[in-house]
Amino acid sequence: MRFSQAFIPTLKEKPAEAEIPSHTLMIRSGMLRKLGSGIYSYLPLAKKVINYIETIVREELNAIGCQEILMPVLHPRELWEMSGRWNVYGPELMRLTDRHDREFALGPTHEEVITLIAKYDIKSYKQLPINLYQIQTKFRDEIRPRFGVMRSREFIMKDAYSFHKDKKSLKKTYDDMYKAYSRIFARCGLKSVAVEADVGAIGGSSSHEFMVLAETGESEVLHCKCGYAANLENAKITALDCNEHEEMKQLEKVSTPDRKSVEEVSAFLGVLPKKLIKTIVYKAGDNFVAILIRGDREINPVKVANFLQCVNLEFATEDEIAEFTKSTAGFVGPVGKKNIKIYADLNLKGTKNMITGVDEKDYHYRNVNLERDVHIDAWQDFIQAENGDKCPRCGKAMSSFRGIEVGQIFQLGDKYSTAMEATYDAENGSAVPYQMGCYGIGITRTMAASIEQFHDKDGIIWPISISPYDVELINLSPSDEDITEFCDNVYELLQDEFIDVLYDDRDEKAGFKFKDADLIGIPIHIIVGKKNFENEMVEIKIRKTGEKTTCAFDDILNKISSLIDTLYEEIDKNVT
RNA sequence: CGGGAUGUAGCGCAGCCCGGUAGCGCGCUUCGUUCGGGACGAAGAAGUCGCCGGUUCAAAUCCGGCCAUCCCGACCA
Repeated sequence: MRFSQAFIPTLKEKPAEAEIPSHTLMIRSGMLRKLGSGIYSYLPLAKKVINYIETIVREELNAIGCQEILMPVLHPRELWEMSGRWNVYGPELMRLTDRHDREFALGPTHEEVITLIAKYDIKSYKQLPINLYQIQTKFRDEIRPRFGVMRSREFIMKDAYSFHKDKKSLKKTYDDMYKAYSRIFARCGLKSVAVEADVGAIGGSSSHEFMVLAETGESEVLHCKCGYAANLENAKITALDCNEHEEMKQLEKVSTPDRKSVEEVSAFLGVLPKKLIKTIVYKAGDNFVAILIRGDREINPVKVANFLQCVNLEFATEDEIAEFTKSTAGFVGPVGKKNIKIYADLNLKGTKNMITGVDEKDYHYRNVNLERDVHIDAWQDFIQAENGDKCPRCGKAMSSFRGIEVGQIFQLGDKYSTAMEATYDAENGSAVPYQMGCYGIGITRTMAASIEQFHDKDGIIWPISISPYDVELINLSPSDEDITEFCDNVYELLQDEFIDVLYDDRDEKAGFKFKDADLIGIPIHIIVGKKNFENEMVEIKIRKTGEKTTCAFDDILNKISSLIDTLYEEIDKNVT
């Protein structure tokens, strides 16, 4: 493509709307334009990247026996009522009404549609397993779209769904998909990690998220050298140190005037925050529960919600605390409490002589021993893991990193097939709901994640496997007929070898073209200028390293081919 | 939805407090000079000042309402 003919509207200045590098650079490099909050147009450079990512995805999925289909974006309300999700999915479901007042959703995901397809056309165990996927625009009415295409309301997603006669077959496909996903992100040139993820309300037995490592990632991940990695909200906690060897002392009520917070109380009583027990009152549906955790730790609401099997978990208000627990916010305590369920974090088991509220303003108890003084309805892991916590597998300290979630895989089980009465006939003739798996990759988010992972102060650095072009050919002297004729020939030569070239033939100054080339981030630049031309040489620059070498005219094709091979080899060595 | 901010030419911004002529930089068009890291000069095109209403002789500017966008939070099967 000649740059003079290409639609690549680059910008010199940082757009006001963008905050993070990928968003800024996609706009500046002429890839992306905004239509509304969380709604974007993808211009030619972006579309080419999307195509390359999609091609890798298709190749890897087809290789493990997946088949591509295309399902509707528009979903009738009745379909979503079959699964019960018309009401459950909530305001994130983009809804609309047609001229006949019939209601529809714009598909945020396609479990319902695919399950319906299976229900009618996959009738025998002989047809199983089967794995179907599509690449399509998805709609989610995000409460707050953010960071360009990172969290947008309309985005391109690959979604796959597998159907099985039993869990064993599901597990096999799940493992195949896990490997395929690892290969896909590696082939895209990205450093990614699979982490244990929360299955949450979707149910099922197992789920992994694939995270691309990047400082600006929205998710925090804890990982261990032994290979364990988990989303922070899902990371299990192993035993924290506790003071179990102390002798139990007599319960003692002490005055703590106006000291409410852990910091205030621990400072006032001269003890470490971990000697305190926080009593947190939640409203779970119509019930109130108290959760006890150590004073120096934060509660993990995801763990609480999963334990309680509750979708709408909220903190109790001060008024609700007063009414339903007969207590005072800031001084709530578990001792003697009988009217609500009390659940304690596992790390409190065995602790001795702790400090809690008294349910009375301005007083706390010293020397609370939960097993002696409180009726605990259940012990459970409730707290948020932190950097430095011990690995639940090997016990060594874990460290944290930030990442961007680019894919997630689930073993769904029979949740949707049962809800929608989608069954196959087994060997013995009985109708059995399918075991299902579902598997997503955010295509447009993967593109943004690549930029987050690979950029510098000058612009984007594309991995060659998803770069919009392999090579940018820069003619520094477009007014010079000899040089221009030479560049035209190089352009032809490379194209004849199926090397995808962006040819900057514009009548602009050298600096202008260099800036644009660095911004756009094509991995290899061929620079043709007067001085080198007189010596029958061109300059070759590697965008990633900034390294520049010269190359004789005769050697250009060889040199470029071998550079491209090298760049691919660097990527392929990480593909397992 | 709570908190904060912004809306003026394609982009980035000033002007608003203190009402009266709409301005700067980039980009765009034309011409000339320049030509290896976002050149210079000259000429030019381009704006219902987010929308609606109010106050006023007069509103980008003051007042009210609405809309949109961005950031923090809640949220993210």
